[in-house]
Amino acid sequence: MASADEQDITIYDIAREAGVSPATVSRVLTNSARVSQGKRSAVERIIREYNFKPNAVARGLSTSTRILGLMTADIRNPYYATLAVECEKAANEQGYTVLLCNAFNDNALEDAHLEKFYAQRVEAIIQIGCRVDDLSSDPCYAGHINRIARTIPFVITGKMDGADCYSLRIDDSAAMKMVMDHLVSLGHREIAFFGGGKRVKSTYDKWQQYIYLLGVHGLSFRDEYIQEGDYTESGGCDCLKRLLACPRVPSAAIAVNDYSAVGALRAAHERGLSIPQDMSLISFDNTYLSEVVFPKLTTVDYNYPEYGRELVNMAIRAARKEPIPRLQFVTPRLVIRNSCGAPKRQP
Amino acid sequence: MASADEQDITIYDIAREAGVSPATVSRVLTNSARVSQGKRSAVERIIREYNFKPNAVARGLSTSTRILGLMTADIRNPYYATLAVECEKAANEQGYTVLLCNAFNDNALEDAHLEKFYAQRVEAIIQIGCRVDDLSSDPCYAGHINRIARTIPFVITGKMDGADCYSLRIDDSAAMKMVMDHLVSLGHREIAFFGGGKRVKSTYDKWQQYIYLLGVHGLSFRDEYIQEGDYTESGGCDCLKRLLACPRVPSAAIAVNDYSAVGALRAAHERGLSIPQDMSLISFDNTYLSEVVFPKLTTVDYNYPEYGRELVNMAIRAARKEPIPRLQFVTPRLVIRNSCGAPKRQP
DNA sequence: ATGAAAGCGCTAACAC
DNA sequence: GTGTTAGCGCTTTCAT
Repeated sequence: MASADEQDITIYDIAREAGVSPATVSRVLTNSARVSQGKRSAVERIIREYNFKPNAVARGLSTSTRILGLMTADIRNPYYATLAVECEKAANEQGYTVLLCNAFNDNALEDAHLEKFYAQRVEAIIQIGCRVDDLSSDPCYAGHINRIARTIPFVITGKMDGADCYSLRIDDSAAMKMVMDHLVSLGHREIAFFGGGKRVKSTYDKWQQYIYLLGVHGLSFRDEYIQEGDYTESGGCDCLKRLLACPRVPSAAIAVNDYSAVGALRAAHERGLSIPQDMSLISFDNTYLSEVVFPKLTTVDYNYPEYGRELVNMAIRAARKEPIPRLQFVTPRLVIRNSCGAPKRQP
Repeated sequence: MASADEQDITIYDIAREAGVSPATVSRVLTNSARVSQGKRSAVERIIREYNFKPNAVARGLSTSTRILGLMTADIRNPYYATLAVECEKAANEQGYTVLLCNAFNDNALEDAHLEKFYAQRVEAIIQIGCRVDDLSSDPCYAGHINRIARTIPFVITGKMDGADCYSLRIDDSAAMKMVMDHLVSLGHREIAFFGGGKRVKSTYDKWQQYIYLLGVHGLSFRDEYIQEGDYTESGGCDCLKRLLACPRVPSAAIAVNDYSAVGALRAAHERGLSIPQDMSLISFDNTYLSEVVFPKLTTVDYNYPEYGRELVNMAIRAARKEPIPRLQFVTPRLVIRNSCGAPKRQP
């Protein structure tokens, strides 16, 4: 009886069944032109009866695919996962589908994915992390991007000198200022910054601001208070250990991301140090990790839903060739939890 | 000079430039038929010169899309992220692209994604988690799957009664046996199991096996040693607290997943309990969480690379209509870290 | 071995 | 308003 959606029904079948032309079916499908009420409802009835779904591939061939390419460094990293999910939701809301790929820090793979995006005729490419986050842009890569960007708009979360793309990024200086202000207001004067590398633009910006604010608050800069890491848990663990070996151990430490902070927590635990009693710890990103550890981390949040939505908006609008600003910022905000306190009275 | 890949070059352009017919270009592209060495290299030269990439959408219309639909419950969950990443890698190796969607426990959304997969003409659908993991299959949903599965093969990690799909799942009973054997060999006789719900098939299977093994080892079953949870960190935290309130506190606890175990760790910490000195803790999944917490968790691993690869293999082979077994299992293995020890001598 | 031509399912001019 | 028709870019018979 009734609905027996056989193998691949097309608009031709629907048209015949409804006694109209394929064009009319297409019109009701896309709502692109006025169709008489009678024919419209006839078509709609048949469509429902057969549970017909238009072939997106065919539609993609004749017009646009409504697919967005999304490339992250590694979706297993909660930061990327959180943002990617928000992008997916926002895209879905606007009738777009997201094609997700991971670069895994592999340039060749990143290139291959880009080509695939192009082959699939995605309407825009959103890149979160990956090479676009490097401080010094690879000119060769910029060229590559440009070649593709001529056809497909690029929106990135980092920067890429010489590449023709849109950028929506975190205001890292503002984020660092929030963190420093918080720590200083708590009474800290020995503040360390660890876990990242200065070749990464967002880290570089934080580092610059850190140095600057040290001066503003009249705190002295100590070389050993900056410990570079690789953004991983174990990297953060090592950093804190090195910090603990300083002649004058800092009273507060700023982790470049939650991962590093979690590692620092482990180091503290191993050394019998209590956080925040013996040392304050603060970090960036506010991934779910910061709520899962003990103590819960005070950290900077980026409003992921809004961040993702705006990324997708820019992508879609760029795809439609609407004019949009080349560079925009997302404003961070501080989430205060339990990893910071007043410094211990120095002995 | 040279390569100036203008707007959308097609095989016609390549053909003209190489002095052959479009069909010949297609032949070298797909390697589908013999082409004389001379023409082949001419075509290849022009392709390289223009940096030509065939339009995957057009190819998808005329033949197959080489796209796999992958639906997970929530990619932010490290378990799904890990498995999804392995699927992506495996698919890429075989020249397939993965379209990823998240169901977020929203049935309507899950249905919408399925329709989208169908509209995009994915060649097969891999479903990890979602409704296919429920113990009692929603017959209505099974019908829905069947309607789609008539055209597109389904491979799932759970079970779906009455639905025509392939299943590759974890041998949960074997996994639980490893865990119980380990704990018993350490000397534990008061063993709890917490964090999950019995409506979820994989948890139900574990629970059954738990009860069974209690008998095998001559341990008595206690109702209060089973604490249901929701697979989250805070759920696990609550479970352990309830366990600690038992008249006879268990000497070991089995968490249904890493999240729950991490929550239990927090509860233990809050209550001043040391793991594994005061209680042993063991879990399932071996996500990166188990290495990031303190102490690192002893947990069951599923060999994700192999799991993902096999899922993709099944999907692709099913799409090609090759005969494959309806149901297969992945074999778990125990990863011993630092969260288990011998029970404390009872006072 | 190679070219001509039909077709995949849809959209969008273009007529009427 | 609505139908006819010509693509979109590729693959694949079918001839030759």
